[in-house]
Amino acid sequence: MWRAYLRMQRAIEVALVRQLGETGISRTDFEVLVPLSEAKDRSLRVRDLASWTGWDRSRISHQLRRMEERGLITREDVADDARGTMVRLTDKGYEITVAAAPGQVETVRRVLVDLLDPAEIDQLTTIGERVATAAGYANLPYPDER
Amino acid sequence: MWRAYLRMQRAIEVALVRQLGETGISRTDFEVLVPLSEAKDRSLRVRDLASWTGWDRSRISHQLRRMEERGLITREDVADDARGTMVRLTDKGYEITVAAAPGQVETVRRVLVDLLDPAEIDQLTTIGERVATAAGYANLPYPDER
DNA sequence: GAGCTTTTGTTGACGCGTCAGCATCTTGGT
DNA sequence: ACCAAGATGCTGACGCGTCAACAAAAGCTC
Repeated sequence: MWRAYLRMQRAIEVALVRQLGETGISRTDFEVLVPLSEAKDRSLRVRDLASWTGWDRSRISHQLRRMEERGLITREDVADDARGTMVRLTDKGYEITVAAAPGQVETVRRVLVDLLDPAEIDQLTTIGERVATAAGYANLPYPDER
Repeated sequence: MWRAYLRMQRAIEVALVRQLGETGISRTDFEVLVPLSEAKDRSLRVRDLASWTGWDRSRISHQLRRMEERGLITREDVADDARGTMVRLTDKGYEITVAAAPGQVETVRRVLVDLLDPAEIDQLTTIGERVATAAGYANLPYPDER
């Protein structure tokens, strides 16, 4: 089972990366772009991006610096908290995101969901939630749900 | 299901890394050390290590350089093929490996296997193999099995 | 065997991720 | 008001992983 799990994991990861190949963004970029594209004003505080992605502040900061250099996002000060930084998606960043998103969803469907029958989808959901919960991973990586 | 899968994957990865924390080696090191520790003379060609791990030659080479600097392995020429390089586990490398291995196995058991009943283990195996196979990942990441 | 192709392994450059440390600001207790 | 404690974000250093390029040796074809 462990071997099967490892191969499945690698297969899915490779498929997702490959699909993103020609879009000009990486899987890591995508993790930041998606919450931004869905957020009000296409902008979020760095803090919220961190809890959304589950990354630490340092990683977020480095990632944002690189994305800012590429013109995907901008950074501005937060009005009511002088410590904070607002991250805003540029038009370019937004366009790239909406262009890339369907492909990622389609890939998950193609390499995973479509291969499973409804019972198996339930099984994988059950297993995944139990394993994550037992390890202390709450059901909610998203800010709104905390 | 997708969210559950992602959280499970992260939970397992974090648990494996954490368990390795005090052993002085990384999860990546471990992937190289295990096949070496099981191989005849505790040595393998770089080529075979590459197919075992599924990495490309460049990554293997960088990894081996760093592991050699830390005294975990040594490199020698291959007798019958002047292009090849034999990688040999040092005593230090072997001791670290056998010291760390049980903990990794135990972790997989604790965070995954022990949480599932026999039917679920079969389910995850079935799903994993189907997904990996459909994506073109043969059933065999190991040299002997190719 | 000359000449081309393939295999094998290494290297340098560069982006990524983690860690430790830092500066700044806010909050809570007194 | 003050001061310690916490929150927020950034940076530099360093190890890791990928990519392109390279060198050397086998293998293959004629």
